[in-house]
Amino acid sequence: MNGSNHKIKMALKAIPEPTLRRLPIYYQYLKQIQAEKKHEHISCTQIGSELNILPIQVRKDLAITEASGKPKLGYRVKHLLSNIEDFLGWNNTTDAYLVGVGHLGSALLGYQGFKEYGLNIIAGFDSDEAKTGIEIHGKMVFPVKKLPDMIKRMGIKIGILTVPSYCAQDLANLMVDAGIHAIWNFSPVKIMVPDEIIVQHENLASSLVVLSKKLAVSMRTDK
Amino acid sequence: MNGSNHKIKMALKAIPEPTLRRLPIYYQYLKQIQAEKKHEHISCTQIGSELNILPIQVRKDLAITEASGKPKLGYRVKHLLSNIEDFLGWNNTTDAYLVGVGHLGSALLGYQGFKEYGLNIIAGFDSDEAKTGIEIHGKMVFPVKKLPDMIKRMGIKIGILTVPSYCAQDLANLMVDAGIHAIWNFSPVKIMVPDEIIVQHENLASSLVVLSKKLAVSMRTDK
DNA sequence: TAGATTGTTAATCGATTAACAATC
DNA sequence: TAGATTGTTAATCGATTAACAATC
Repeated sequence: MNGSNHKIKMALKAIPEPTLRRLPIYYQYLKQIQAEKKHEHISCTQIGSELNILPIQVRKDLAITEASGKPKLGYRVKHLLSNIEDFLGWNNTTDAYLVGVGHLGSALLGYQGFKEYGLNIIAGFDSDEAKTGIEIHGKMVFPVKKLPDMIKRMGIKIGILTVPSYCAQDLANLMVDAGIHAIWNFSPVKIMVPDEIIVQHENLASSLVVLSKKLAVSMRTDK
Repeated sequence: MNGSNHKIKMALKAIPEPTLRRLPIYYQYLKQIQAEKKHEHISCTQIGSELNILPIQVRKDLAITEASGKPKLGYRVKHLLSNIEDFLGWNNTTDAYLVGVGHLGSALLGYQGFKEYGLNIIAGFDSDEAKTGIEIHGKMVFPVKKLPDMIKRMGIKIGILTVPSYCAQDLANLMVDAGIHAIWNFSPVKIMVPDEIIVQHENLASSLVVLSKKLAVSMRTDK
């Protein structure tokens, strides 16, 4: 089976979401290993014991990126890194707009890490005129009334939503109508969009619930 | 089976994490319904169709909180809300410290929503002296060297980590040594802690990967 | 009563884990 | 060679979904 065949097969059978979520974790760890320059190769056993993931799971995940290793030796760190980059499309970046330049929005505007993961936030938008016309962390902030036009003109596909609950749905509608394909939603409400639009809801309440339930259980068991 | 028996059984068999993550979503939706004051009751069918979740799954999830409804009528909105609150322990709040008062840390310090979810961030800490000794969003910021003492003195169990990658592990160690039980980690690196410590890693790279893969697939299928 | 909905038990599905031959 | 590790196929486990009787 050649490479492009493999890619087609991979695109057809959906990749498990847990695997997708683990790949960046391997990547970050492998970057560290590479920086240390101690070993050219690494095994699933090593990766797994360091990250608290079963070796077999690491192997399964890496296999999805077309990585291949040598028995006894392991995988070449350099190759793993570039396999993950290729697989996740981190080589070519996608442009995005961010809507709502409050505390969280400003923090995300300034976060340098996204570029590494193929995301380039090219501008911010806000309805508060006091915040527009200036740069925040080197990113220009425009009034929200310019958003639809600019989405169309630039062909922007990803919108990042960091606005208060009460206006989240309205701004989602605005972006969808302007032709956005995906919304990364940091507002604390679930937004309704047409089926073909992709929404990734970053729900801090959900995460907090998982954390505090685990904490409650652990405090009960260790009496 | 009486109520306390039920609680013991629930505590023993682990609650599925997906269920835990959905409960706050139901809660937020039910709050809206309650505010509208149109209906006293609601069915799983309604909740499901609104949130794009299968009714049977909604019913299974709600059953875990001991909720009970009436055939044909549905559940009382008021009761569902208080069941979820009770189940998730949102009635009594837990205190937490936040470490790293940068952009993201400040945003979280000022986020009012946590209180509703039983989390009370009582103070921030930073190693930059220019940021300490002042209040941010009404929360006092202390120098990080006071952190261990204050964790011990106040018996703080939850630490929120919003620091740059390079010092995340050090500060995690500091908190663990001081006796913290759980760390909510917003830094972009995986931190290593003893087995008994709970870590919830908020990984934006993972979420972004899921979003962009879905986007890539959708753009490929609708040619 | 008729029928929508609950609550419960069973079937399905997909991700994780185990087993094992191939190989460096 | 011996043994650690890969790659692949099979078994397990847990969450989702389906089926259906009970009931308001």
